[in-house]
Amino acid sequence: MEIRQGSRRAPARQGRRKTKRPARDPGQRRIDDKVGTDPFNGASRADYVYQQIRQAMRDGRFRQGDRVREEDVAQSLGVSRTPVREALRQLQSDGLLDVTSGRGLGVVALDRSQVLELYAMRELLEGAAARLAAQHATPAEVAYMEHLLASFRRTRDPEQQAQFNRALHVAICDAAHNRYMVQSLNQLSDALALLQGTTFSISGRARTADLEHRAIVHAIAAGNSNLAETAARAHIRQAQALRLQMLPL
Amino acid sequence: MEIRQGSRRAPARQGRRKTKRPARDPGQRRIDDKVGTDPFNGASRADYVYQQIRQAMRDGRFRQGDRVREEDVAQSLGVSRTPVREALRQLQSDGLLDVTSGRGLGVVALDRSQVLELYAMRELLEGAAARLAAQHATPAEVAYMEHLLASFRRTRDPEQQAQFNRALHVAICDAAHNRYMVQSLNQLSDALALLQGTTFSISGRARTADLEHRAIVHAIAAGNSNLAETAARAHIRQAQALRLQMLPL
DNA sequence: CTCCATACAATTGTATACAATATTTCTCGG
DNA sequence: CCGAGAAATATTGTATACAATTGTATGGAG
Repeated sequence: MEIRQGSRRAPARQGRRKTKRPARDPGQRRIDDKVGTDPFNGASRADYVYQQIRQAMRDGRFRQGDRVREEDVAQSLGVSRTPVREALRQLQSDGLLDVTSGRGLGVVALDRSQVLELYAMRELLEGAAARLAAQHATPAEVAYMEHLLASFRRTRDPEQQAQFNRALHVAICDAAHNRYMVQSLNQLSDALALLQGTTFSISGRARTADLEHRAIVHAIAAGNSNLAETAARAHIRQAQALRLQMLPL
Repeated sequence: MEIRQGSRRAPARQGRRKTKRPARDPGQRRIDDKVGTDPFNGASRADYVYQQIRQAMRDGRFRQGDRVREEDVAQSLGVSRTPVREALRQLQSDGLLDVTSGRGLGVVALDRSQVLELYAMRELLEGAAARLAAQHATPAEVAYMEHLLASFRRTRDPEQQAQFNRALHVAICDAAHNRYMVQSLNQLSDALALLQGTTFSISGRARTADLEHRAIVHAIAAGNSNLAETAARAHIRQAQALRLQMLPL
């Protein structure tokens, strides 16, 4: 039991959520049922479901246009439909799911025009983020960006490159120190994750992307905001051009 | 010191068995049967709750920092907790609610730095929207903007002015023809709605805002994207300056 | 053979019951 | 009177049952 100090109201003690909620009746099946272990890692089931589905989308286990049925998700994750519905609604609000033909939800399918709009926004926001980062980034943040650059250069696997790439973009965005910027870019990022594959599988892309990244980080490190923005926008335009080539049809 | 009226034993839900769903005979369905039967206007209860809460926030019936309890909302809107929870989760994902001390949700309270970040993003996005609108707006869209300008000029009530103002900004954003832009700006707009009052209550603001609006729309009509962006950014900066003066403390 | 109506099945929407936990209140020994 | 623990309470989290709606197959009339 926690010690409650005097008259102060308990401060946000929200982290430990230790849900051993199930109170399983003997009828419930969960094979790896170790006592006291929390399969949901401390989060609510709804949060868990939400994360799992996003992960599945990123991994390509859910693809564009796939139907998503509540009961299926519930069963495959071992929870009831209630938290699934909550997660689904959130995903819907994120723009990752939508109502397909009157009944039921499906993973959003991006058409060409949406991809164009997505990249237009991304160019705008990443450009602005780089500009702000050039003004506000701390030395530690710049150092981290450089670390990511190095990691990127060190790997050859397109998947991993994509991951370092994402981390770098997040780092730049964070360095802008504007939480609404972070939120908006995350949203775009999620939507783009619906597109299969990565542009780094295109021969030579990793190399040019690295050069572009270095230009951006260099400008940020130098505090040159105009250059940072220009470089970031150019980088996104390159990515867009390649992505469009990769689109089917 | 809060006096809890309900200090009697557990609320003990008595069978609120009144299923609001009419339970019709399967064979008797008529088309116009819905009129009058459905207090939710065709939407799901969750959607209804979502809209109602947003409206309440815009109207100032929910203020920053207010606690939001599921049961209260459910009762006051005449639905069960299930759809309320779904709506609440969506609002949470929109950034309008957040988890307050450990338990329960509350309306997000914006501090000064958040307001600054909000306006920084807004300047960026509204500027970009105006630029895009200058490139892509159809004549009908421009005509609608001009109609809104006229309506704005015709009214004296700050609340109504704020509404026309809002409509105009939405119109410009729509004319950018980018759904992610719309989504992001809506989000900012919702967050800003948490601030009480309107800058139009400041003497003379309606007049200057009108001039600024006209400059923006004029630039859009003329297809001058640079000017449109500049004018829009200047307009937001003005609004920001006034808003900051209105903030408490 | 096509078209419409109807029955049926699949799936979502909502309410409620219940479990778990955070917070408040209460009690009691210093 | 104060603080620590314990009971009470308030409130959220989850599961489940059932209602309603929509998609789909089937069968009959033209």
